[in-house]
Amino acid sequence: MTRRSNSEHRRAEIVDAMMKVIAVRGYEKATIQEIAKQAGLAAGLIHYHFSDKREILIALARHLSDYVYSRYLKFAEPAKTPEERFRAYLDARLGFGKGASMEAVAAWVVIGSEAVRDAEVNRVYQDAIASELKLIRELLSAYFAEHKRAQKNLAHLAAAVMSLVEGAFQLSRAASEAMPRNYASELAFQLVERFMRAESKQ
Amino acid sequence: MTRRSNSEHRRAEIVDAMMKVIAVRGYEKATIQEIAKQAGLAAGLIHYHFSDKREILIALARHLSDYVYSRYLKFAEPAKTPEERFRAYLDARLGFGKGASMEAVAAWVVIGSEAVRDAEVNRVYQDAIASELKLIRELLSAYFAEHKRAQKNLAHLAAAVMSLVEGAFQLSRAASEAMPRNYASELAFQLVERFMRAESKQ
Amino acid sequence: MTRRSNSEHRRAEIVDAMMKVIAVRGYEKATIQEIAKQAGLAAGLIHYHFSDKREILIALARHLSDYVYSRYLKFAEPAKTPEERFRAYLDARLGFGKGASMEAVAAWVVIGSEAVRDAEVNRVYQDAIASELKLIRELLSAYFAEHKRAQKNLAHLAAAVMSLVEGAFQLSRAASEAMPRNYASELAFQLVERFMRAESKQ
Amino acid sequence: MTRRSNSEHRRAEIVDAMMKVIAVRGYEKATIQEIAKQAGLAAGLIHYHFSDKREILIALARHLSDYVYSRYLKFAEPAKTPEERFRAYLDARLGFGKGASMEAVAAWVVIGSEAVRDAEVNRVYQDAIASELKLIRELLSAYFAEHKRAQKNLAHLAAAVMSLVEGAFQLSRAASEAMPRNYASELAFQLVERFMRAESKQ
DNA sequence: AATGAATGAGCATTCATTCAT
DNA sequence: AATGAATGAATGCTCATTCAT
Repeated sequence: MTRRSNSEHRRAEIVDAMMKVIAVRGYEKATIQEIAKQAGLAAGLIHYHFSDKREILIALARHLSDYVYSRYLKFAEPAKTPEERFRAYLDARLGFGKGASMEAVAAWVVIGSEAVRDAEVNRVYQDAIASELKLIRELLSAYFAEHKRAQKNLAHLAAAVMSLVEGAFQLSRAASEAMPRNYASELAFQLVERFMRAESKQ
Repeated sequence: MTRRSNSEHRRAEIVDAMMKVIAVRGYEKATIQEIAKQAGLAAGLIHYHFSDKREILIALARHLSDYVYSRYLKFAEPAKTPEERFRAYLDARLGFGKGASMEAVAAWVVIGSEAVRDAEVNRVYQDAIASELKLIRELLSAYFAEHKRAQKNLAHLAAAVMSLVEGAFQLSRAASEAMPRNYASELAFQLVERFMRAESKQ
Repeated sequence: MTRRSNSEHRRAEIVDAMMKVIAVRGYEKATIQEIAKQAGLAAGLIHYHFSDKREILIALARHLSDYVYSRYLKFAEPAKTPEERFRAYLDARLGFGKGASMEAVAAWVVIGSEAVRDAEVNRVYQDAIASELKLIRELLSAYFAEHKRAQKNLAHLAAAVMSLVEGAFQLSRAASEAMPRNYASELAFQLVERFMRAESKQ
Repeated sequence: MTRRSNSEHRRAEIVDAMMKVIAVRGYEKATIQEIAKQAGLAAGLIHYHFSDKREILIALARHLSDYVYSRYLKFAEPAKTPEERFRAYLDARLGFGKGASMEAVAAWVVIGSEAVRDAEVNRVYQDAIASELKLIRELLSAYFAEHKRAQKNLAHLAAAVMSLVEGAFQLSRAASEAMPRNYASELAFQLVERFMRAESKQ
């Protein structure tokens, strides 16, 4: 009574602010003050909604994990074949042009770094990677089946695709001058397609 | 004969200590105190040999860039064909078993993160990536030529290989539980080989 | 008939909550949030009923001062002689077994600490000590008269009894392992009795 | 070489500064800034010599425990009989006039409060109380023996003396207006003496 | 009266950097 | 070159108090 909780909304705002700040500053240099400023809130309020800075990062990791999956679903909606679905996945992840959030990519890289040092961030990160590996494997499996190819090595192939995706993120940020533009999605598809076609027929 | 300055030696010790510390703590939490302790030196001495913390990181970035190239040269020595040289490269970079320094890999990932925020680190990192892209392209070029294939798209293919390598580093650190073991070198080779074979003959 | 204000009741609940919290945490670490939680109220409500945290402490000091006296009255009710009344006092204060509130004792010690720093708490505390000294002196006076002893030094003797009581509180809390159990009431009585008997007859 | 450590000296200065500050402010409100100022040092230096605020308090507790014992030894030096030694103890502890440090007494009371909340402070405090109880018991034992009295109840009597001492400290601080001056040492002696004389001869 | 959010000052602690020896 | 102490700014976090509803 007498006052409605706006906590969920505030938490989302704070998580969004952290995403924007760590995309630029990294985790350690993302100060609570700056996050608060980005969110248009008083610094003290941050700790009313989150027990500490880590908790915001963890909430962000979960949020991004969800966001990335829902982005794939949106891209995959018009897809009719397994191949189109796989391409949809690669575009959702690597097609930087189409409404992609550079901030989300940058923040995800930062979360990957922190996952090394923080057990709970690690858990969220590992879960996200494991889910995504599973998704890739399923996409590959359907794609290979569509073309009647043997389904060997799909786990390793999925891992290679995953690595390519994460590496492309990292290099798009840190070595953007040295790297070519927009190579990733198309190349990744061609690599997998040719790999598939060289696989024995069933 | 007077005693020679041991500055170069000290600098190398300090750079090595920083590598070990940031591999575990990351850059921000790698304190000068801990680096000094790791190197067995007094904290105050660090700033006699380096003007600031960044400078150690930059020296480390250069050192790792050199180290990685010399490691490739060592692996490539017995290679007789372009294909063997390309495999030597992949093994030098992704064959985690063979005398590989996990600390070097971890430190390199950290340097990649810092490259986003620090212009000078960025320059060293970009240079390292550019050199390596050039190396990969040359290796691919020779490999494709050996098999008389068209040399289209080699820049993009090299970028994909580079991405896969960097992504494999990152995921080997942060998502080691979710990822399979030792997939990277072999899969990378197969992906490239099949890509090459699907390319038109010249 | 309109609903009566429940302010008095609320204030008492808050005071009781503060007693419980400071017994465990001390005054400074007794947060308004925790007091509110202990009382089952929203944090904001505390400052509706009390202007600030100090005011709750002061109300608690007064409450405990009253409580302690009423406890003595209850213990003294069956007493028929001055000696019995003095023993009733010691039991009411030092007989930890008989329905004694450890929380009240603990909170009283905390109030004593704060009395050093806060003028108003000090006034309440001094008043409470002065009242109790007066009570002890009267009890001693009657007791000595009963045995026809000179009434010299009763102020100092009362102060010694008061000190013993307060010291027993403090040590029962902070040094419970080092101190014997339940020594205080009986020893205090014996010390006073033998002191009295050694006093010259009138 | 090249620089002598002054850590021991600095630590002692910091401990002394904390004693002075908590005597006035209590533990929670004794800020590191104020302790540093009192010691004439930069705030950051405090944490070079102590890992945290608690550690200073613990060092102070140990220091005061030692200080109090050495003060007794000094007072007891001229004593020739058990009775004189016991009086020396009471004077050392309760004779506020003779070079007594009000700050030390006040700080000791504060330490007693913190002992309730902090396990390590508690250990030091309990040890100090246990040592002192042992000392009192030995003093009483010799005193009773000197007068050939039964040695019953000495543990409880020692506890009562200890309580009286600690309570006198507390009340000297918090209720100085309500309490008489300089009653404690003399009264404590008389109470014990008369208690002793009423004990049966052996 | 009551709620839950908001504010902002204050604090312990960390740490790169500087300095005296 | 080397040491260990010293400095001071920065930061996460706490918490009494205020406020809109």
